[in-house]
Amino acid sequence: MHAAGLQCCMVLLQLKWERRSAIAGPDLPIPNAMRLPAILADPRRLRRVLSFPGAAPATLARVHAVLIVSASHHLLPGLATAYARASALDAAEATLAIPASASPSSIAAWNALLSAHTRRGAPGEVLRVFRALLPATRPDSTTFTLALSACARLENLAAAEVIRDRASAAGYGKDVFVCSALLHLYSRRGAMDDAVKVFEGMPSKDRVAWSTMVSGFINAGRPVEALDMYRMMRESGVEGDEVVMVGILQACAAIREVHVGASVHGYLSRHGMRMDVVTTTSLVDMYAKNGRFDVACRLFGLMPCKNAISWSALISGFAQNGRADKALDLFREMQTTGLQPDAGAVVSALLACADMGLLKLGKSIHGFILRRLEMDCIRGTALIDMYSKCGSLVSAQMLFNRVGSRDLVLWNAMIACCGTHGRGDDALDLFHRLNEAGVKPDHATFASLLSALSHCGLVEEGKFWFDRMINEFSIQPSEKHYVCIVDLLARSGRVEEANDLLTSVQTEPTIAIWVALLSGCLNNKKLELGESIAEKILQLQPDDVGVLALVSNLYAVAKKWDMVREVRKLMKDSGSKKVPGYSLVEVRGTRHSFLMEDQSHPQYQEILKVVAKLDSEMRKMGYVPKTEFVYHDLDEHVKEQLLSYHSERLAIAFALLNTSPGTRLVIIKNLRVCGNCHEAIKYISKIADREIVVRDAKRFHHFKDGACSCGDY
DNA sequence: ATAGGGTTAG
Repeated sequence: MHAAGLQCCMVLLQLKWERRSAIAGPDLPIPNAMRLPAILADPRRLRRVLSFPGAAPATLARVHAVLIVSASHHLLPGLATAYARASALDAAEATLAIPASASPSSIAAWNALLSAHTRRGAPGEVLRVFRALLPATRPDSTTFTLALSACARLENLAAAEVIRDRASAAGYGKDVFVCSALLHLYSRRGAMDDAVKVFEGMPSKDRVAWSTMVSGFINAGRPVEALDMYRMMRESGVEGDEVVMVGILQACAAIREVHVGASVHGYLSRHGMRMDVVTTTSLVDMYAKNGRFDVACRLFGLMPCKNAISWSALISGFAQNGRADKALDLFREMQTTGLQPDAGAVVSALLACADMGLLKLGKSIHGFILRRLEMDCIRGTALIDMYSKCGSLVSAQMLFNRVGSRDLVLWNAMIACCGTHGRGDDALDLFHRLNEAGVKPDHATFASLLSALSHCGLVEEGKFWFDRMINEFSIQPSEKHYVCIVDLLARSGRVEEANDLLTSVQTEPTIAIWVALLSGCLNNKKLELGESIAEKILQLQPDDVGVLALVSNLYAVAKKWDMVREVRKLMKDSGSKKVPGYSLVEVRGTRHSFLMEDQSHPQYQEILKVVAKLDSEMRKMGYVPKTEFVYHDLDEHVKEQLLSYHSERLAIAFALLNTSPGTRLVIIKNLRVCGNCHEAIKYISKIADREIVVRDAKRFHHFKDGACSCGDY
């Protein structure tokens, strides 16, 4: 007994020293006097020891010894709580596990332990401890809430249901905290119907419950309902805070509601809300996704501390809005600040590489992912897409075969890749493998598959799978699918059949669907039907130059020169929507861009010479320029010259000047390659002994030895 | 003494 008293004195001294050294620093000498009275008989003082904040585990171990020796079991839960606060979780659990410490009040100690495991990010431990406490004591609201929150993190629905039923039985079925944890669990799994059921059953809904519903709808890809939730929250008299606002900003980013987003921005400022990294990043993201780069960049520049996610948000904004150049500039700048790009930044950079055909940079990012991050479905899909769009079908296939687990989006990307590279049979093969793997195809799978089949002339297969998509897979065809099936039929000359299909459908065809049909009419010289389709397209008032060009070409072939003039005028007037045709080529790791008749390039004179030399050699081999679509009122010689100055021809000539024979050239064009250039490049591939890959707005054309592997033009 | 928030692929 005397020994224990001595221990206790030492403990108190130790505690005082710990507190003083926390203030004064570690150099404080340890006091050696132990003249304090024995406190063993005074439970209040012992309690004070236990509630001492910041006590070291070693000190608590000495208290522990005292409690055991003095048989003060009623103080064991308090000791366990102190252990848990001091991060000595094993000791806390061991203390609680002995039967002597079981008491109705011990639940607070168990909760402290669960809470410590939660803070450490160990939800599995939370569940294990929860199961261990059950025989010892009755869980309360805090216990159930922590356990359910752990289930949400583990996405363990089965465990959650057991806990939910126990909570109900214990009378916590309507508890705000318990219900909020349940809401979070359901919304994480995308089970919003279940979440709504719980939410509607809640007698009182606080801000957290509402905001859980808001972010639940966001995560489920239902931004409109998220905004509805917010509206209802305000109507019920609950004020929003910054967490709710982050959800609203995500909704605004998703549905391009920049005005609502800006008003949220104003609301945050007016109410003096904390503009932390998360809130500001959401604002930057919302503005950038909506193309308001000025505001996004200003806010970003003003951020006192930015993390990888803030950078990623801005980079992705640029990458997704056709500003690949700026996205890559920022990607580089991010690295100079010493931040390692995270998954988000890397994927956005890959998107930008794909956009501009920057294979070298894309490959180096692939290396970075393998070295510093790890491969997952999202990264893998972005890489496959990058390789595909940079013309490397083989690299895309190799990567696809190496990825360990494949989700639907990854399969879809690979099927689309085969399609754009003219491999309809491979796309079909992948589709079968996908089904065998037990993955359920969706609308995007069928869109890619049908498009692949259509470009390879696999008409019967296309029709077969279009029907099965509707009848066996219960997927209602969307505009995209109609475009594919019409294109499939019309491309192979079955324009009447395609037209009949459209008349049998209740919904009114869109411009894109008519365009597929018209393009088939033009290629197969079905001018009568073509003119009626052209009329329908003009009635829909298209403002896309490509569409108008197609209509104009149809009229040109039909020799309806009045209509040609009229449509040309429309093309001129469509003004702002006009995107100039350009081609990009990567030569020795640097990209070069060319516009039609572009004279700004330093090597322009040499390029012209190459173009002219190629032209004359091609003619000797039998090439005849097709000038039927060019303005009818121009001189024939000028028409031919206009054709040879198309941007893809300039880009190829430039690449020939700067590479040696046998090199593979990849040209990226933003619009469709015209039929004439397509023909000309076949000849060029033979004359220059180059494999030439051209990616246009739709797909790839592989030219080699005077032939094109996508011979459906 | 417990519940809710930001970027990324087809």
